[in-house]
Amino acid sequence: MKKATSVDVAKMAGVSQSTVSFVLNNKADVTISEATKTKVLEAAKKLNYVPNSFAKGLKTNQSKLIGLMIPTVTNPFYPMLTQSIEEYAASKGYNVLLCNTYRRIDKEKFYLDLLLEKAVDGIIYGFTPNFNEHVSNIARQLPVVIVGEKDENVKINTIGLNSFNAGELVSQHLIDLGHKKIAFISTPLTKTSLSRQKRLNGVIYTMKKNNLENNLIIKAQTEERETYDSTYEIETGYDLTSSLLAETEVTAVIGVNDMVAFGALNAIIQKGRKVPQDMSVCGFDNIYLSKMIKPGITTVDHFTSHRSKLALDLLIDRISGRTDNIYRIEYEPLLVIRESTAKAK
Amino acid sequence: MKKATSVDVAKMAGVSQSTVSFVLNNKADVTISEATKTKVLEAAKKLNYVPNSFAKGLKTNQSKLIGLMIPTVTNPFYPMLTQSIEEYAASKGYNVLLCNTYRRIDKEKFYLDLLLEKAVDGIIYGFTPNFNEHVSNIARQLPVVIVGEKDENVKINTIGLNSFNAGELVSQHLIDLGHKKIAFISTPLTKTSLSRQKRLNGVIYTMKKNNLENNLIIKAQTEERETYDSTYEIETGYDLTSSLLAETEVTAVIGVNDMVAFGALNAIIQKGRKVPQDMSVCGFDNIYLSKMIKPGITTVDHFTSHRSKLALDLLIDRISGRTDNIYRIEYEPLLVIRESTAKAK
DNA sequence: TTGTATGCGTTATCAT
DNA sequence: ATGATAACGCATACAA
Repeated sequence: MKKATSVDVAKMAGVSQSTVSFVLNNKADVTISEATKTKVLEAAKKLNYVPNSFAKGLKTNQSKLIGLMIPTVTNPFYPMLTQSIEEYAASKGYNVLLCNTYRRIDKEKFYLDLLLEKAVDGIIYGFTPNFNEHVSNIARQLPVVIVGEKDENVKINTIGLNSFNAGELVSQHLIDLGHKKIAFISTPLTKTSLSRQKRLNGVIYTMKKNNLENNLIIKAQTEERETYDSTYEIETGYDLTSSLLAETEVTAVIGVNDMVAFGALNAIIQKGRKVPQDMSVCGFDNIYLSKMIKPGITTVDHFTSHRSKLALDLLIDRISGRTDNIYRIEYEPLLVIRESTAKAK
Repeated sequence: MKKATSVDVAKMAGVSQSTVSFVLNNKADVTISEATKTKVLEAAKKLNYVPNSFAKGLKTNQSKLIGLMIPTVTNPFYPMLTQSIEEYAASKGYNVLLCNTYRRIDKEKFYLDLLLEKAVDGIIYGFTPNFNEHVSNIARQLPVVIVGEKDENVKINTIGLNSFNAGELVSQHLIDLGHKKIAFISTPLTKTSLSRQKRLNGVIYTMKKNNLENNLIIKAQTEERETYDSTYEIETGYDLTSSLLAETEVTAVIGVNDMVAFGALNAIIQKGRKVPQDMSVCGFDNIYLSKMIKPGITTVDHFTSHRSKLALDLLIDRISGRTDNIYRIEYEPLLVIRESTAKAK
């Protein structure tokens, strides 16, 4: 049983092929009698007719496909984002092509080209692009929206995440609790991750503001790992915190994200200290883990799912030509206080 | 700057459009002089030529797109699977359309139809299909491969996961450690999740074999949740274990997967008992959490990433018509012993 | 070794 | 209210 075409439907319904097209697309400017409409619809159903997307695309230049670029879906922050975008996209007839770039510029280029070949209608970035040149070029021919930290240099729609403020929130919270000696633990702070840098900048700024600039210890991994699994960030948090504890005394640890904070928490408990009694820990992102482990980790929420949907709305508006504006939207981050932070002793 | 077509390339290179096609597709049966090859390639590069996938598909009937059906990417088991498939697919020029079905049959149908519209070349299921009728129909016109529990009734390629054996492994391990009174904690055991049932069946079989059939307590959620986030399974484990502890004495708890086991672990510790000294806990799947939390959870590994790649190989073989066989491959599960299980006291 | 011509299955314009 | 017809951009059989 081969796939039926609109010609087959036309034959069965005893009408012309163009009539079939009119009926199936509900063309407003063409009027079709109810009788033929029913005939066509019935024939289409009987034949299990599915329009050929290639032929359709050739005429309309729309694929109803969007590309989603993320570092890796194994990092629990991205499934939240991925799922909200995918689900919302599906409700609008779009499918999502998932691309795990590992934050590697060569992979990023590879995927951008692959998406171009597949004629996606638009691209959503779940993080700040690393290959600015290429992305900017592509953004000129194709709608692109970024869900993440804004980079002033890139003229692309951004649904922002104010990481600097987030850094401020967390560190001020600790300072308010009486903490003076604080460590910031992070995966690599290279330029490939803007939000990590900005979180740290927010922390540094706040420490300075409170005259504690000499009491901040920064420990960061130096190299991005080549292959990802979910353990990389936890291990980073664990390892760096372990060596930190061997060297210095601090009363609070800030992980660059919840995964790193989770690793830090493990390291602290491993050394026989109690959280939050002996030491406070906090992270960023408000992933499910920060809520579900004991003690729950104080963190910052970014309204990821809201921002993701907003990004898709914006993307579709641009795809359908309803807007040309390049603008930025920024949500204010929200501090979520849990059991892992308490008064410094 | 509009997108260049092969005609544009032909003009610039001073050759015919078909020559361009021959060169760009490296047709083996056609011989082209080096000189024209270079001319064409240069023109293509200069014009930033990207073949129109619609026109190409219209001729070749291939989209280089594959659909991936999973329950939800927010459950940490699926990102592992998703990433290995996506990465491997990309290396072969395929993009993956991600579909989160939430194990709901209406969503499953919706996505299957959407994938058909998008003319995917094949579909990979990351779980046992629920809508057997529809899937079986589609499998007749389109390659479909399942990575998951085999269902004897469905004639579809399956890269198996022997959940019965996995259930045996875990329960025999506990029995070997001297545990007699054991609880099995699970999300819903409805027919929409074959692997859950089979895991339990393996456990029941083993208990019987050891004359402990009356010492097994089964506690399962009754309703699948409508909307998913990662907390559902953890909460299920936590809640069911809490009420279990209030009712009966057991020395070991088996979670239907690592997430449920994690919740169970939290509940046990919450009650002031120690794992594994007072009680043993184990799960299934070997997700990163089972390794990273303290104590590490004894679990069963299913070689997900291997099986995923195998599934894609098989799918591509079928897409390219290299094989028509419907067969099953089954990996034996592997028990991974960690700190959460110990001798019964 | 290369060019010409055709058709894939739609959408949409123009007739009728 | 409907039908005939012309693209869309490519792959490929056939000619030269």
